[in-house]
Amino acid sequence: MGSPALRENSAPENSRLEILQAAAESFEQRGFSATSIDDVARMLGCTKGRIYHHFGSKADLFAAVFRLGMEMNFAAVEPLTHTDASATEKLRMMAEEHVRQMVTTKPFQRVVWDGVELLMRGALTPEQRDECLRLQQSRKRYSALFRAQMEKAKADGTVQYDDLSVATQVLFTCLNSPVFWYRPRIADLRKDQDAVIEQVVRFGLNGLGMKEA
Amino acid sequence: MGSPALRENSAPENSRLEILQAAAESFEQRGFSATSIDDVARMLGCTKGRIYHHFGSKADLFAAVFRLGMEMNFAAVEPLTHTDASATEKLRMMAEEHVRQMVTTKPFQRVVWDGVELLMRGALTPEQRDECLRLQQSRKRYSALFRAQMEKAKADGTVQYDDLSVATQVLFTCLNSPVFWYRPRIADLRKDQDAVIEQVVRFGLNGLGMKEA
DNA sequence: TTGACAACATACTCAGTAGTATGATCACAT
DNA sequence: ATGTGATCATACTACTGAGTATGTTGTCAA
Repeated sequence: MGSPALRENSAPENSRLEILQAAAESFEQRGFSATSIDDVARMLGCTKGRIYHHFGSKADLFAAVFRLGMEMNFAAVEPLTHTDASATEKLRMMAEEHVRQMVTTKPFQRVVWDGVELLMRGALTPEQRDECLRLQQSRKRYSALFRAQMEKAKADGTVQYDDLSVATQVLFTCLNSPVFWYRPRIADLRKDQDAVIEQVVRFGLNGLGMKEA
Repeated sequence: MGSPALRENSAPENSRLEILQAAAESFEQRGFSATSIDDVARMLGCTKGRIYHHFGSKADLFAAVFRLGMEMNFAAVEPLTHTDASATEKLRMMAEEHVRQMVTTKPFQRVVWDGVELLMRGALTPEQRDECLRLQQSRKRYSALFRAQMEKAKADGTVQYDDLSVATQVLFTCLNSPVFWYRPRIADLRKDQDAVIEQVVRFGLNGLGMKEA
């Protein structure tokens, strides 16, 4: 009773999340190297001390934002792969949820896009290097979720593509594109998001040669 | 005679181009802020003196790379708009040439992608600001070339999309995608490029709802 | 009460980098 | 031959920004 597990999401964890949020927005706006730790601190109205208390380095902070972004993607998409819909329907639902993530958690998803290549170049400690490899792996696992349904759908004859690797790259670039150009309208937020999501998904699935629903 | 105009592309201009080439590759690999002028100089086997002799600042160098990239795009695509093909056919040809630019001049096109937003944030002199606005304008003029054919093709009923702005953004993101993931194979270079170009173009046009040729 | 530790703020160090000032070399015109 | 300007290299300055060392405050357990 009164064990530490009961207040798992209290002040310290909230402080971490607040930092991650601010860091995501900073990285989104200025990119990794153009963002200074002081920038993030200023956005929070605090000093570097707070950030370096929770994160070991700038690269660690970036990696944490990346990891959280990927976790949100998995949480939204992975359950859909366990339903008993057709591969085509799964692909459509997965694409829709993926794009929804792009517009609802855009700062984090932009960091995921900028991604690991950025972290890989430059001097890294062995532990940081291992962490980067794990993050790369998680992204590969994520895209593999889509790849699997794409192959099944192709076998079913509902989509056509030549090279699977190229098709995956183009499809993801297409579905991810809102992280670059989407700006939420003040009014009609949900309706605006849904409209964008539907157009992007349609474009992507049409790109794969899928017939309209 | 022997006027200066006769030797327009002699040593000094070649030196400039050599710098632009190296700068493009550096910016492509590490991004704008992570690239130092010394990096570019090192790649050329020279020192900063040479670079600052030809370009006033790091931002000027970046802008020059951007400008050259856009010029190559216009040179490849703009002539096609003057042919007397159908809007659909024009769109196909323009997309093909555009993607060809992405794979053949990738470093420059990556800089064009990173683009002007990057330059706009941060302190700029009034002249630099004007130059940035001009570059933004040139990119808008370029996308307008495609937009025009998209509208005609929609009127012809050969493509379908809801919002023109969204469709343009997604289409361009799709056609530009090779700047992120394309890596030339050593052997069969031309054949490899053509295959990628064809798949990307097909994806993009299918995304617009265009029927297969 | 007190000691211990979490959660920061403050005040530094130090390496890297944009930009400059100046010197060296060479071509070329007069 | 000589001055002149273009084309660089060398040697600086000034500043930003990552990371650290240390001080301060609150909290909580014994």
